[in-house]
Amino acid sequence: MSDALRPMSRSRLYEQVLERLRDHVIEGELRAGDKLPPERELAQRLGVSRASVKQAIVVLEVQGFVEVRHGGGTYLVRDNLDLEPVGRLVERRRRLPDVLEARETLETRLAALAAERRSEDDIKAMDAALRLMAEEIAAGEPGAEGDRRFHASVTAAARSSLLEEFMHVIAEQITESRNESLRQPGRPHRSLAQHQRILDAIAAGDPKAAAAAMRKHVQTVAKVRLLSWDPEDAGITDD
Amino acid sequence: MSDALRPMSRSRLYEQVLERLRDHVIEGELRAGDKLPPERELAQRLGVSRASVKQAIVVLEVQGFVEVRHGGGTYLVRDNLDLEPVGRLVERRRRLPDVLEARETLETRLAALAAERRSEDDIKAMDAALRLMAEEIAAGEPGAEGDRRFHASVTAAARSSLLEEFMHVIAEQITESRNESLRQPGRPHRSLAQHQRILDAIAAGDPKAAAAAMRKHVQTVAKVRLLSWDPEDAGITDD
DNA sequence: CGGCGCAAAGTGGTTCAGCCACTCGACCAC
DNA sequence: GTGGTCGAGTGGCTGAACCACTTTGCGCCG
Repeated sequence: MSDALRPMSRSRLYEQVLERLRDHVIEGELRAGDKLPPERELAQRLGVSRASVKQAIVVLEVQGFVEVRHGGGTYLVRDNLDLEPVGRLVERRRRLPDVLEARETLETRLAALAAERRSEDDIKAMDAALRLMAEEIAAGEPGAEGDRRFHASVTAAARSSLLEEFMHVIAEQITESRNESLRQPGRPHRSLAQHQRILDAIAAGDPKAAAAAMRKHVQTVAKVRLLSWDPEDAGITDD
Repeated sequence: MSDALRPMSRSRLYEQVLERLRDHVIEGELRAGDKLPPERELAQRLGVSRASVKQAIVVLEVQGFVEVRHGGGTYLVRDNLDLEPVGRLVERRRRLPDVLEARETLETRLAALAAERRSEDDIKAMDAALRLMAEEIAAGEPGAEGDRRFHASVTAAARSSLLEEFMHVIAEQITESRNESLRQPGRPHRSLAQHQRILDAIAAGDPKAAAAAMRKHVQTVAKVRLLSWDPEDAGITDD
């Protein structure tokens, strides 16, 4: 029983209400414009207080799923209450191939943009990150923090808030990949060298070279990571 | 006076509480990890009920701004409570260059992946979308719906749920771009031809050609869109 | 009959008082 | 030290109540 002692987090009541509401909308085949049952009725049928129902409805409201009309009822804005637009991204972790694929797509482009738009300060930040990574490696550590900062500074240099947001979404999973990759014998040193090549291309203002160097780097990480991956559904590109 | 006299929608106490909390965090220079005042104290100091305070805190919780520990207090996860992490994407829809840049990045990759992974059904879906678009154009319409379906079917064929989610995030803005672009004289027909080339490359299983065709197509749309753009900050790539 | 007005019902908004459940630190017993 | 107990602090949730706004429908009047 390794993870038998897992976190044990009791979910808030409003979260369970949220779940039930989603089910209700699906099973009742409710569509946009349809009216939800009154709060009082929901509270009674679900066996919770009206305050808890309201907390759930407030959540749905700020997420744009329902429109609440004072004195007039609560109405569906979409055909379901599932977190499609953005929230689901935070939920369904575990889709590793997807993550690595997204990472390659995003970081390759970010590297190219960085090569075009980087300022002197950006270059300094990247350089500082690499020096930190070198120090970490010299101290026998994997160099994960320097690695992280390097990629962060490249992302910042690209000046693309949307792509940056997308990177934030998968940041956590990338951290896992990074740590696992850097534990491989000899990886830290080679990774540092790859970073240096990326930095050189960006400093030289060469988008194509920067993209190529970044692509190679990310693919290397992906390979390490995927070796220990259960290929329930195959299909990672390798260019 | 259609809806001239409509505003006046004060109410929503929890929204005001939210506002006050944001101010408090900023003015108090609270940082990630800091503890928020107890709910009871907040309720008293703001002159509202604890229930309203809780509604606001639930909102902050689902948006990932705070971590609520039962019996242990409420803690900041970020340095502020402004909608930066994800909500901003939905909010500030004025970063057009960013959107077009993200679209190019994503759709180019999606086209390449689609060329590798598409099934026969995917091809049929794309083909059907193009035929619909042709019909729309023949009927004198811009062909926006066929356009939309084509891109959707390419995205679906790429079999990458994360990239697909990212596309959803910018879907609305892309729709605007599409509509404006297709209103240009002669655009619908040329756009259809570009789509056909993309489809051919995908059907042929040629990732590079598919990516190239898609890139050209998206860049064309971007140019039309950017002509009417106020370049407060320039900087769109053109490869 | 048809429109108008108004009261009642329906429904969301908010409050209040209270109790339960969990955390954390202090203190005590071993 | 280790572990237990206890109490203060704090979040979780409830139920009843009242207010505010919308909708409904009935009855009155023209």
